[in-house]
Amino acid sequence: MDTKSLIIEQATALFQQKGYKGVGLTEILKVCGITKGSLYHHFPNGKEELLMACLQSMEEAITTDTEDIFSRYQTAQEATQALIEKLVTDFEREGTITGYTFSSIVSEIASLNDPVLYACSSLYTKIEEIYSKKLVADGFSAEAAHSSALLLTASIEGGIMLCLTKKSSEPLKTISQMIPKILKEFS
Amino acid sequence: MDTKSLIIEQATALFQQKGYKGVGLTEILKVCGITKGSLYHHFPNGKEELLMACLQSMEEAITTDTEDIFSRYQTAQEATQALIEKLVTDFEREGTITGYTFSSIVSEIASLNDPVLYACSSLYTKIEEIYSKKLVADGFSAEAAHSSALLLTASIEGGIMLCLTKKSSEPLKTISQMIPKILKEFS
DNA sequence: GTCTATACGACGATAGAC
DNA sequence: GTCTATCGTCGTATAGAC
Repeated sequence: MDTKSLIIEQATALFQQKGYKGVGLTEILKVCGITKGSLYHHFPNGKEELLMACLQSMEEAITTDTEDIFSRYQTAQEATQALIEKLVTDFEREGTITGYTFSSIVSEIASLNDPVLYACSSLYTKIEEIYSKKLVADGFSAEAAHSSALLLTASIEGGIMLCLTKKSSEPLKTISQMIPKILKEFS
Repeated sequence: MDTKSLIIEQATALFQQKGYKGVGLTEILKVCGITKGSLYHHFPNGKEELLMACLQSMEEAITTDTEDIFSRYQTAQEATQALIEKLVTDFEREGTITGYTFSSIVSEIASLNDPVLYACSSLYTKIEEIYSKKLVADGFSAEAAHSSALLLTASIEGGIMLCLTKKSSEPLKTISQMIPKILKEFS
């Protein structure tokens, strides 16, 4: 793989685990086995340009993976539960969750600039749209689909934080069991 | 107010907005109008000791406020919706949410030490217990109360992140509208 | 209890050799 | 395209005067 892609890949994982401020360039260089000269050749505007590239990479990865899962299951409920199951498996194997989440970056909101914030915002919206689209296909009204998609997004992101904090996969598992209830239409 | 309490109060707000790594001691000193000598007198072990004090302060504040709200409403549903309404009001007035959340600290998980992680974990558990207790009083089984409390905690924490990222109070408002659905017993 | 002065390492970033 | 060397700033922390 080319150096630029390697940097983006490694930096993305580190940013997801420790946040933007929490990762120094030195740490990124170390895991990549390169030096500053190389990094600044590929990202002349430094760390912030690298972050934007990582966010774009996350957007592609998350969108692709999620759409892939959603295309393999008939209903939004099954797809969402499969998605959570994947998160749980990853967490139990690696002790951390690197795909599907970027809360560590978003959480530093007060120190982030607008382009970064906008990228995060549009990524959340994109995820919600995938849920929403499937829910409409399931027969939900546009409004109900929107609300449910938002709740799913929020509870999964919150569930990931609970799992990481408690060092247990139980929160996400419990949330998965609650999905049918969340997605049951009002009678 | 005494200096130590002032430092804790100001530092807590800053940590909640920017995360632990995102806030420098200099910034804390500035908003407090003090100097290093004073800070290190009150917190001889430096920034980490201050963080632990802030977490304890958050635990007291969040527990007190939440229990206060929950004592003023008959059902968990009403209480939770009132709590979210308060978050929304705060957010619309100040453009940020400083109480009720500590996701910015939790998000840096990979760089935090165990005592900090344990403090965060026990705080989440405490919040869940307040919800859970009220739900049991509402007639929920212990298991259903536990699951619902966890979902409420996760979706509110996730909802706060969505609001901050999108610079809109709509996510929390939508989640509030979904609460009745979440708390409806299986038939 | 609060101040000033200072140590020293880590940070992001740049210049120039190869 | 990658390296080494170096800069200036900011980070946390300490020592000692008042």
